[in-house]
Amino acid sequence: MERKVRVRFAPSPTGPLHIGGVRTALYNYLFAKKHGGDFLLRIEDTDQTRFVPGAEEYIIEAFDWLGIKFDEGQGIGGDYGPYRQSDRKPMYKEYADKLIETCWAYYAFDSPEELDNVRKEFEKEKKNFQYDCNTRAALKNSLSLSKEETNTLLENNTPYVIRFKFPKDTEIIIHDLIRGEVRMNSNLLDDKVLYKSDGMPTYHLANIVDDHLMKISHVIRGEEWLPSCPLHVMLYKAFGWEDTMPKFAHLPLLLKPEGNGKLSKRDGDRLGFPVFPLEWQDPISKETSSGYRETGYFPEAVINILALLGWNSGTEQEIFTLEELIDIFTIERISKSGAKFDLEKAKWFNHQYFQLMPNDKIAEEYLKILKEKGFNASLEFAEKVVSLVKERCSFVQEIWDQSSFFFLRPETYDQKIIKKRWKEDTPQRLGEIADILNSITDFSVETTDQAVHSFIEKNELNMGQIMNCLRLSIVGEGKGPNLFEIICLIGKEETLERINTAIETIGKNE
RNA sequence: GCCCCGUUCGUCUAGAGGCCUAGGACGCUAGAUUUUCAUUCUAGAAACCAGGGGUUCGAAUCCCCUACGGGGUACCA
Repeated sequence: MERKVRVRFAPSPTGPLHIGGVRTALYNYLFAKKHGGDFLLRIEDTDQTRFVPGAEEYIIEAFDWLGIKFDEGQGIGGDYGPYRQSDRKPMYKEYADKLIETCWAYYAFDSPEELDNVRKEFEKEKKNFQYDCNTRAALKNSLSLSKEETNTLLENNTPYVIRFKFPKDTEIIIHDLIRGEVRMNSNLLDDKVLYKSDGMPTYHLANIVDDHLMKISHVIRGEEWLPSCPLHVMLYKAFGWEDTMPKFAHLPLLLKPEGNGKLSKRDGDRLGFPVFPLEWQDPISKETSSGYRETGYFPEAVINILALLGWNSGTEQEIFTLEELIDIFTIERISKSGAKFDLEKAKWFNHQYFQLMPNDKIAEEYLKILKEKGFNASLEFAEKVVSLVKERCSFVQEIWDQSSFFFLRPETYDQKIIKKRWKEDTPQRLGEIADILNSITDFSVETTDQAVHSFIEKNELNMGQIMNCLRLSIVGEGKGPNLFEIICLIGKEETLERINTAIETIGKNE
């Protein structure tokens, strides 16, 4: 009796994939895998005017990066293809005709201009126009016209659309897996266009026909579809497909971090976080939008972030692998209200994954950044640097900020530290330390550490006084990892030169 | 305007009538660790559960109203 779980992600290739769309896909994927079902990708490109070249490829690449695999669909294959609606174009007419035959739909010949005028007329009277059971009798369609008139128009190739004929006084009940029962009265619903004058179906028709033909068991989609769900339910009824109608689940929307409204591309750019999985360049305006991948987020982190934005496991665990998510995911635990994206928490998630990443992997990426900056280093050296500064970073890109002193001598010295720590006898003390370091043949963290410490003890000096100034001369600032780790990595020669430069520079030109 | 959905710390959320003087996480503050900064650890502040009415011995949890937020209202998806 129970049908095999088959769910789909059905984006429209009108641009890069929005992060909210990624979350929708993720929930579909988790649900499918949890139940041993299929997850398919269907491209909904019925609006030819909004087609954006490259968008389809972008979508496929994005999921590839995220590690979310489709079982079938566009670019993958499968038994229910084609999976691009424009390639399925010829079949939709047949279904639209079927609805005309059974009187669930009708031809409408009103031109867009005519409808515009009607709308304006209504507005004048402060009323709202809707093409529905109350107004259709007064408009130009196969319901108001005689059979002969309709046929003549059809024979003359008059442009027409096919509209759904909503029955009067019918209560439509939707059983939403997240929201429970949602009721709507058919009198308030308008006769949506199912088939456009350009020979393409609208979303509503194509969606229902394809979901049926592709044996979709559950429709998990954004909340923006809830208002048109009654139409979809009625379409299943009209086609006589009620017994295999998928179950619906309408997801809450992703909201912008501050203020109100849906998360949009603009917000990301303004607030400094990506709204798209991958970087995207608009083919026409050439404007680029940042992506999670390019910003340094790990796919695992993005999945983790998205999974917890509108869903929770009911436990206190927050870091999940994809496998764990599949295991624990349930639609029942999806929340009903919209979720605001939180940049700080997103960074924290990435930080967690960053710490788990092996040093050599990070070092490889780090070497690329170094190369861009004009530095060549061995993988071994890069790996050591990474191991020293990794825990204070959330992204590979941050490694440089924490480690530039390994490659660049300080050009300036932090004035605050100078003021606080640089005393009259500091140059002399540093000179003595330089001599001691110079005398060490086995230049290691242990030997240098011990040498400097015993020097401080022997002269009864203050630890902070010496160490901070020594750090200042090496790094130029009062921060960074263990000083002896640093001097050993840059080597004796470099260390001594930096100390000498500091002695000569600091306090001289003020 | 009309229709639909929603409303617990700043944010993501736990909570399915008594376990709630509302728990966790991010962020924030303080302390500890450190030669320093960061990390880490510990502690703390932070929601009269949108407001108002009911129902009940008892409500964040059930019902109603209001407010606010969101979505929809295209030959877009």
